[in-house]
Amino acid sequence: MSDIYFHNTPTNKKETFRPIHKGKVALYTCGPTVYSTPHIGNFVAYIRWDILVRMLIASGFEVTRVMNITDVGHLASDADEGEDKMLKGAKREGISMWDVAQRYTDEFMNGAKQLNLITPTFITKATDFIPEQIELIKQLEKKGFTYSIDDGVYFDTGKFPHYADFAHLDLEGMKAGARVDYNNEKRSPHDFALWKFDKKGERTEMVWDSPWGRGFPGWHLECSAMIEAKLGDTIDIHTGGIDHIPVHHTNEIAQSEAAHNKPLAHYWLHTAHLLSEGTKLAKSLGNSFLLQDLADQGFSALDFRMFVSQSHYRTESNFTWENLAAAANRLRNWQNIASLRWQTYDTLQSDAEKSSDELSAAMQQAREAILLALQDDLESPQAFRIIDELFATIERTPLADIQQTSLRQLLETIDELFGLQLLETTPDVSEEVKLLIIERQRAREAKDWARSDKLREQLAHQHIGIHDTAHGSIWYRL
RNA sequence: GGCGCCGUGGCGGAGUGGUGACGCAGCGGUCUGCAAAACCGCGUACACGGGUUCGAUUCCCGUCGGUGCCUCCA
Repeated sequence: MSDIYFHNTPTNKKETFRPIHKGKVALYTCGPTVYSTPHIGNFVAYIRWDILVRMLIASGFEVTRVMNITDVGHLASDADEGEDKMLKGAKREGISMWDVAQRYTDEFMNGAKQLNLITPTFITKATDFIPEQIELIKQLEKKGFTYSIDDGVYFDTGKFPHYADFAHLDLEGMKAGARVDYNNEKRSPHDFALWKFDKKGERTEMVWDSPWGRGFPGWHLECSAMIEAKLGDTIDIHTGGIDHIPVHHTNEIAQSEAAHNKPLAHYWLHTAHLLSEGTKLAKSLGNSFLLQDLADQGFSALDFRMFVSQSHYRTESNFTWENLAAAANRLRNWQNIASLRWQTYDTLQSDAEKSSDELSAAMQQAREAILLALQDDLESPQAFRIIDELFATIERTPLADIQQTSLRQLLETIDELFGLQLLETTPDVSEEVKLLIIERQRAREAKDWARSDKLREQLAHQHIGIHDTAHGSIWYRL
């Protein structure tokens, strides 16, 4: 098996992947915060990590993957102010915080299904791991990494010398230009809450008892606790959005490594954000579209998946309707190739014949090359180039010279790695349609053009297009 | 204010110190009874200025522009 390479955030270099246990990968993906309907930008990361998982599986790894659901309500800002997002959602919709979490967890999972994302081995809710989170704080307290102030228990970043290393932070510079007023009881503006007190006793739900007082866990704690609980002290790969680097993952590392004295993860992969119409997605700009908005414009979730997959995960890409339409067309062209498998046969029987078939050999070679491209830091654009070039060759090959099994296997590989459901979305045509095609063929042979055209029209009504070649007619879906 | 990332043809999007990946769109033509989402062909692209070099889109410096994080937002 060939090596796998990842661009590792802490070293900012491409490194050879070496799993902790041979043939196995422990992977953690920072999941969604469930207080509103996920927009297309949110889903980008999960599409990218889905390709990561598919590549690892195709490379022969047994992947154990955990993704969290952040369902604990947190305050809207680091300063002890702002309204809790879950609480706000609950008030807005007149339901409980638990119902808010459930509603948007369901919406996320529904979107994930539409996008054909592989379900992680474990999907863990922060609220299901409160005792583990409390236990982790106890460990940190025992080692002297915590202190309590008026509104909560904090992690003392001054006690963790490597705090700035991961994100290459300039702590002094950040302090000087900070946009936020920090709680000045904190020893350092970078210190973060491990446990927040419900000071005024106003929280009636999502509040728990702890040795330090009634309240709820800090914002970064859940990931550390769930990784420890489900995957162990050190994992192979940790993924997240680029925004997680300076705060969330920096704090996660501080907590976990202070508690365990071991590296939290060997490889950190971060995906760039999606821009929409040239700028950051924001509700106020009206550009944070939902999958439903795409559907309203006639685009499927798979069209969006295609759009995302054709760029590299560390490149910032720009969503526009025009770009989405281009991706949708590309997917349509791929589906037309996939439809060809119903119109071809295996004419070569012996292995010798098969291996001497140039196109079959090219398809076999492409299957390997596509995987190789993904093994090189998820170079999906390169993989797509290989696919496009091969598809172009297939298109100009007479149907009779395309081996059905070779084509089907190629499509299977592409589906396995990219989840575009080329096979599922291109079923065979009905017997009725097949008869119409044969009838039209006969009409053409009899030079009965009026009848032939009428049949073509009839087929178009059934969303079937026809392409006549010197070697016969090819159908495709309209 | 600090720390980043990025600027490639109409739109996306790779890549490279020295013959313009790939996709979408467009144009011209071909095949065809007609058609086609079929085939063939078509683009003087690498923000600007300077430097290094025989030679830079590719390396270095600067400028301008865009964008991100520092507010759990992927």
